This record gives sequence, structure tokens and C-alpha cells, in this order.
Amino acid sequence: MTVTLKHVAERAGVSRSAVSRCFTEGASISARTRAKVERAAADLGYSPNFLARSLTTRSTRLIGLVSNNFRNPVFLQIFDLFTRGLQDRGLRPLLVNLSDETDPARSVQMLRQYSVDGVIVASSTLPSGFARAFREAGVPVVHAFGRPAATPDVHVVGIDNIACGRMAAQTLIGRGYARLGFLGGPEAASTTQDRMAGFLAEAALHPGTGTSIRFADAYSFDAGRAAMQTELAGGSETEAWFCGDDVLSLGAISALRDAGLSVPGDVGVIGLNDMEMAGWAGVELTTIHQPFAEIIAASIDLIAAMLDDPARPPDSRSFPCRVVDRGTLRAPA
Amino acid sequence: MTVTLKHVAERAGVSRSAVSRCFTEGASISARTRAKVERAAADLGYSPNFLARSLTTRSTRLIGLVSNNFRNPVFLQIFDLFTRGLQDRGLRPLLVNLSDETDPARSVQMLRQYSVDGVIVASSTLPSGFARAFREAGVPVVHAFGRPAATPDVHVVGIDNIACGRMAAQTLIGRGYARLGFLGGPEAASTTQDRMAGFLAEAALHPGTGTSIRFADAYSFDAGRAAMQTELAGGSETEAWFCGDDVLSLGAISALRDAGLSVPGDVGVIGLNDMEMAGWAGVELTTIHQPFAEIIAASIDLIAAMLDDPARPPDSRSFPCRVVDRGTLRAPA
DNA sequence: ATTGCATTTGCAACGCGTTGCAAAAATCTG
DNA sequence: CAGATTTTTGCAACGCGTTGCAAATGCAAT
Repeated sequence: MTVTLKHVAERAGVSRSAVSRCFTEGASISARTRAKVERAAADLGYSPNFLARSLTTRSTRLIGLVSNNFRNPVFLQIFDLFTRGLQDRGLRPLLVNLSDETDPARSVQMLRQYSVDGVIVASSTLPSGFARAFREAGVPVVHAFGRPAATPDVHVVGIDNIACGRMAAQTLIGRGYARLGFLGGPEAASTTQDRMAGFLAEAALHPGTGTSIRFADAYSFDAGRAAMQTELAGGSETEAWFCGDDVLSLGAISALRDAGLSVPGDVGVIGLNDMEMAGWAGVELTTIHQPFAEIIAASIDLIAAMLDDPARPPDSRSFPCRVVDRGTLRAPA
Repeated sequence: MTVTLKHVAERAGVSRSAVSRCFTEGASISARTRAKVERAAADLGYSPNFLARSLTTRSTRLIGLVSNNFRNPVFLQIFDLFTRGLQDRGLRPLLVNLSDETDPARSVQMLRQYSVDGVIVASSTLPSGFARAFREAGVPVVHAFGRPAATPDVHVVGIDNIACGRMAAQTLIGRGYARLGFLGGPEAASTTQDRMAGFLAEAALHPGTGTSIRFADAYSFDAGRAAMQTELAGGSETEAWFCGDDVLSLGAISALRDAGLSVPGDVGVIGLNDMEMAGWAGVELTTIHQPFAEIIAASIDLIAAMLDDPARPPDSRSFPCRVVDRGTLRAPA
């Protein structure tokens, strides 16, 4: 049924090696046999079996794309960019949807069984040990949206979350807000911790600035809304919130407006990510733009570089963010 | 570096076949050698190479998941359900992100080179020839969200779009609207045509009901908004719209509200899909629920069934939809 | 023609597992 | 315990390509 090298070789009247060489870059083959082979291959509709090839070349061009975030709409953009970027380089994404309890060891084993050439972990909420597990198994890995570090144990590309926290605080203070709040994502995530740390550090620099903290237990609308509702139930004094994610911001805003508060009239909100929806007419969320395209391009560059040089020492790349001013913060004084 | 059958065999003091049989379901092996082998495998950290195995078993458990819709937030839910559902059956999704110009033949070739066991085409906008190309190449395929037909040429699972169109019209008429509008997605898509056909057919049954038609050129907020803006610029008389997709509805609503019209006060809107966001507080879109979970489960069931019996004649399954009443249509009279 | 060199070609082994078959071992029967 | 059965095991070939090596070919220069 399936047409193989052998069939083409027989039809073209050459050896199997000749056919093979005809399909491998830079192999030595004369124009004449190449013509014969291509003719036969076209007639038979042959194309080489990548998986069989991978046995000897030890390269599948398969990349594991691992994430645990299939609820936050921003991840659709992220998957779009990743899949297109990988495809453009002739790499194929093997998608792994991690549930919260998935054991790192199992994912590693699974992806190794498929001989992936590398793995991209795309998540800001997975513990860093997760990506490390791949490295320890000898699989090239880059952690996108992870926590940059001076001496990372795996490749990391992301943003400087501490700087983002600072930037958020500065922005709010610059608008004249005095009582600031941080509404973070899952408390355990390093990104949450870093954003909070930067935010609080900056606020501490400005006398007369108060802070309060809340955590949502997921990066979701409902979680953001719920967190803000319990905040309001306790009689909130906060004038402006930095939310660790846009979708959290939207949930928070919905709770605020339900409580009869106007945004930005009574309370200001600044998000993080700049997901597509943040720019929709009627949403107009002021937020910190996270440069997804660059982060993803860099992640793909890194994983591609590791295919050539698996021993490349881990590197940490961090991209600058910027405030995108829309409609959920009051104008500068 | 990589540990293979041979290493395990040597360490366990058995033949390679014994090791192989230890890892294949239902093979004949004694408890004693199994113990020896498992011991050695654990020591060495061995797990079998699926790709090598696939050469002889002719099964990779790789499923191509093909889509061209990476902008519509509802597809994140869809990918979530697909990836989880496939994983639960031990199948691995190989994601293919189709740009609009991708040649079907190229996708087919690409997925065949990776010896996928089957392909799921998840899209309501791809021409049906796309899925057919896989079938013609002998690759099991199911088209999710395609157009059900009495004698389909590939497996199709989706909804009865004509019935949905009817349901939308009935609902609007039941609420006392007389001048109805259909705001469809890309005009060429069969799903758009069917929804429109059902909508118009039902409207025609009710004397005194007028209809008008618009198409957005993509399933996106901006496209929905733009389409509604040009409609309004021409002096719209329409009292209620059926939009072919929720995200189109949101764009349309944003345009309506910007024009000073209230929804549902002045104009009603009913969407299609019931994406997560439709239920968000503050959004509260009235819409027709498309049973994603069932459609996806059925798609996976079908593809799994085809792994056992590739010759299974194409089947068409269609799931019923229902109206979810929220806040964008006026109450029944 | 002969020599010398660069290309091109085929052979055969290999990558990592699976599997039909026959030999060997274990188990059952009487 | 011999003989008949059943189970387990290893051998060797296979699946589909790639690749080192040596033989063969092509070509130019003498």
C-alpha cells in the first residue's frame, strides 16, 4: 500500500541509496539519476518517511509544545504564533495539554518516546522544576514566559516581572493614585511573586502610598471577578489595581461595575499582557504590553539553536514591556 | 546515549525479543523474565521508541489536528477539549495551523511524512475538499464542525446549520421582532450558507417578516464590528440580528452601542456558539449553544474507530443546538 | 591509450523495534 | 516416568531509510 524507497528504486532502475540521496540535502548524485528518480517518485507519489529517517539521522523535527493554560484567551494568540513560527522552520509542534496534576516525569517520558528534538514549555504558572526535568533527561528545552534569572538552569525567555511590577506601580502613582492594590494570579507562581515584589518595592519608594494584595486562584475571568468581589465585600479602600493578567482585570472590572463603581471614575485598573481583546472597542483596557511575538520568536530561535548545539549553556532573555494607555485609568494629573 | 532494547536485553540476560515482548500488550512472557526485564529497564531508564516501533506496527498514535482558526477565542476551548480527549486515549495531537493559502496537497504530504494515524480537521470555514484530500490519500479523517450531509465523502460531525438558522429566526420572531438581519461569517463557507438558508426559509414562513443580510469577512470582533458599522452607515432598519458567531456578535454589539443604540433596548442580537465569554458578567450574550464537548468527543470516537477499521464508510453526525437566553434579546412578549 | 583525479554508485551494515517460526522449557496426563 | 501439550524463548528477517566505504564511472590531461 505505502510506497517506499524500494519501489522507487526498482522503477527508476537504481539502487536504494541513490533514491535516498536524491532526497537528502547535499548528497552526491548526478543530474541524470536524479532525473530518473524524481520521475519515478512522482509517478508513484513517493515521499520519504520522516519517522524511519529519524532512526538514523536522530532528528525528527518534532517539538513538544507543553502548556497548562487552555483557558486564558491570550494563549490562543500564543499557540497561533508558536505553531506558525515552528512551521516556518520546518518544525512540527506536538501539543501537550497539562492538567494540573500531571507528573513532570510522565510528560518527559511521553515526549521522549516520540523522540522530540526539543520542548518548549509555554507557561507562566508551571514550577520551574518542570522545564528542568526535560533538561535532566537530555532534551533541549526552553521555558517561554518563565522567570528570567542570572544563571538559569534552562533557557528562559520572558519578561522582567519585577520591572513590570515597578512599572505598574509607577504608572498608578503617576496618575495620582495613593492606595494601590495588586491582584495576582496563583500565589505560588514565581511570576506572581515577582510582579508583586516589584510592585511593592516601587510603592515603598513613594511615601504616602498604601498597598494591598489579593490573589486569584487561576488566570480566569471568574477567578478575577471572585477575588474582587471578596475584596469589595470587605470594604475596599483601594483606588487602583494592578492585575497580573488581562483576563483577571476584566473579571475585576466586572465585579467593580456590578458593585456600582465606575472604572476609571471611581477605581482604576491596569492589566498585564495586552491580549487582543484588551483593545476591543468597549473593553479598552489599560494594560502593560507583553511582547508575545518577540518572546515567541526568541523561544523558537533558541530551540532551533539547540538543535544544532544541544550543549548550548542555558541563557535567559528578557524583553521590555510598555504601558498601553486605554480607558481604565484616569488621565495623568 | 539513548538506551535501547539491546542494552536492556544484555543487562537482563535475555534476548531482545523478550524485552520487546515485555513492552507489548498481550505478548507471551513468563513472570520471571518479565521481572528481570523490568528491573533492568528501570535501572537503565529505558522506555521504548514509539517511532521505531511504528515502523513495524504501522501505527504511530499521532493524530493531525488541522485548523485555520487561531483568532476566534472559542477555538481555545476547542483545542483544550481536543488535546485532552486525544491524550486520554493515548493519542498525540500534531498541530497544523493552516494559513489561508495553504495548499491541501502540502498538508496531506506533510502529515503523511509523519505517518499520522488519522487527521481531524477542525474548522467550519475550510472547503470540504480539504478533508477529502486526506481521505483520497488513504488517511482516516474526520471533519469536525463541517457540513453534515446525507452521503458525506468523509466523516463529518457538527451541527445542523440549517436548523440553527431556523431556530434563530424562530426565536427572534417569537420575541416580536419583525425586521430581521443575518450577519454571517465568510460568505463562501458552507456553514454560513446553511445558517443563512435556514434563517431565510424560516423567516419566509412568517408573513410580515423582513430580512436583510450582511457578511463579515472573518470570524473576528473587528470584522463583526466593521460589518455592522457599514450597515449602520447605510441607515439600518433591522430590529434584531442573528450573528453567525459569538465573536461577530460582540463586534456588532460594540458598533451598535457606539452608534448610540441600546442592546437589547433598540436592537436585539443573538449569536451562535456560546463561547465561554458569552456568559461573562457584563457580556451576557444571548446565543445558540453549540455542543462542543459532544462534537469533539464524537470526533475523537470516530477517529479512534477508524484506527481499528480504516474502511469504515463515512458517517455524518449532527448534534442539536439550543438557545441560551441571556441579555441581548428582549423578553418574550 | 594511459594515467590521475573527482564524482557517482552500489553494497552492506546500521538505527530501534516487532514478529513468524521452530526449538526449548515447563506443565500436564495417564 | 514417558509422552503429549502448552508456554516461553531466541533466531533471523523485516519495516524504511541512511551512510561509510570501496568499486565503478566520467572526464581531462598527457
